[in-house]
Amino acid sequence: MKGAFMTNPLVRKLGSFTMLSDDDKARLNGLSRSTQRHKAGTDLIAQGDRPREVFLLIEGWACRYKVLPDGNRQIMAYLIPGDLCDIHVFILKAMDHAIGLLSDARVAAIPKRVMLDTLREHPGIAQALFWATLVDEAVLREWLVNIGQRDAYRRTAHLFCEMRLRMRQVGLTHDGAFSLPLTQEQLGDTMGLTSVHVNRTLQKMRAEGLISLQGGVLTIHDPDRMAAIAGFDPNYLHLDRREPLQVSDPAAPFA
Amino acid sequence: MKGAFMTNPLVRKLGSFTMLSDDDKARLNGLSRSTQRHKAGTDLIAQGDRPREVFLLIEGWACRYKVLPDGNRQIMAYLIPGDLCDIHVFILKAMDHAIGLLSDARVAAIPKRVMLDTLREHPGIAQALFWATLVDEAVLREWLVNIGQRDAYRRTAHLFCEMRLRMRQVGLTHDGAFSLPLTQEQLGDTMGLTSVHVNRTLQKMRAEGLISLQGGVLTIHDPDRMAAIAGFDPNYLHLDRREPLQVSDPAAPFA
DNA sequence: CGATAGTTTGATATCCTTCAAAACCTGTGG
DNA sequence: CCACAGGTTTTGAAGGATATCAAACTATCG
Repeated sequence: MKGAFMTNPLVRKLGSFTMLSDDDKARLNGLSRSTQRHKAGTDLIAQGDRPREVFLLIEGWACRYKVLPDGNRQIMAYLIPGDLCDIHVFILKAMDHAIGLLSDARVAAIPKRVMLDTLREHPGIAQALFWATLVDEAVLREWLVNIGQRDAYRRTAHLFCEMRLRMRQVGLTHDGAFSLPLTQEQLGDTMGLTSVHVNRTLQKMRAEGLISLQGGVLTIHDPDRMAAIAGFDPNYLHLDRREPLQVSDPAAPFA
Repeated sequence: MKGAFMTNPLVRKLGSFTMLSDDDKARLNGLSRSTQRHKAGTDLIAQGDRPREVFLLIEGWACRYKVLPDGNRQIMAYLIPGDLCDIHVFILKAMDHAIGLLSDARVAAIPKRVMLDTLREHPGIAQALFWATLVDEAVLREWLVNIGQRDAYRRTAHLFCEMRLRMRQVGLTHDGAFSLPLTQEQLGDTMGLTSVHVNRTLQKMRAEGLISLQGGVLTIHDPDRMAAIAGFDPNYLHLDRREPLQVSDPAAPFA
């Protein structure tokens, strides 16, 4: 039973942040009971929307993105299984960006009310989810560093290092390989590069025996060397498991 | 009395997000009672720290930044008067970045306990602060778009547009001019550019009569033209004032 | 008034983009 | 099972934006 819970990527992810009770885990599992399938390329949430529910990614990849007037696109975050789209979206008037699917995906839509009840009744979950949003922010900051300071080669290396750890956190790596269902164009939109340049960068990595990338599966042959190239310090992912926090008001994520 | 409160940048800022009661305002004012002065160039919080207090900027500019192994620096956010450094810092084990002063500054240090009490006793403040952190995140996303997709000229224009509105929000603009106490080097570290290239970009803007920038004071002569150049859409700053939200559990910022 | 930090300038190198076409997949319908 | 269509990857040649390096110039401040 406990083992079954661990197949749920959300349980897996939050469990790596904090100690979840069996009760918490059962509830999280309940949240992902009814799921919908969506096709790659569709939007889960469009810019300007005021969503009435939170989406939990079960299978597949999604992204936050923005399209500029000139048609340029910037991807600002990847969402992978176990990631929740915008717990806090209830507060702001309208989405200032869109969330789109990078691959076919399976998604659970969690109504606002259910989400709020869960947070109230399960302080452990609230705690873990708040932790998760802080990590999302840290990741965003690191992406800024990545685009701002690293050249294409190290930039790509850094992204790959990050995604390997994030996929591993939810149990989706197999012998150092994991699914990376992205076109070179999408990689370019992520890193502020042209698809042409992404292509040449990937080729260089392949030529150096660093990676294999085919059919949407990435293998990093020597993660240590890759990390050295990227100057990758996993610190910002805050993956270190912590003991449960004793909080005066557990419902208050500011605590 | 009410007028006096409005000289406090924090009151001003939060008041532009939500309706604050006089009681809320008094409390916010109380938070900034005792202040310390710090010199430009010093760190308020170093990477790896686990701060025991929250800092409120009263006067001057600060920034979040990271230094890479090769010595490159990336500035990830500016903090201006009325901004709080890391309400949520209590949760994570250690800071994954530093907060440093870009100018001489006056700062109020708010102990963790005081902060938590304030949030509990003043739901309106908790609400507004949560809103503010969401806006900080939106700003961060927009910086990513800026660095990822715009060339140096538009990138600079966009940053200037943003800072004008943020400074205006806390009442620190005078006839379209505002303090911008940054060296060209620091601007470069912000936008992923060389100080040399920042210099040439600024010169171009000056030559075109777009700006004056001297002695740390920036004047944008034609904000509309500047916005057009940048493709600036202020939406992400979520500056539209909202009516107070009725929340079931006001202490829960997820609501 | 000298010291120090910041700005400006010029010349050159590099990374990355642009454009355009060819090669390669992958799935679909005949 | 083949052929074709559309998207994706790959390749080449050339141009542009930005970096690098080094030096001169200019504020500012004790």
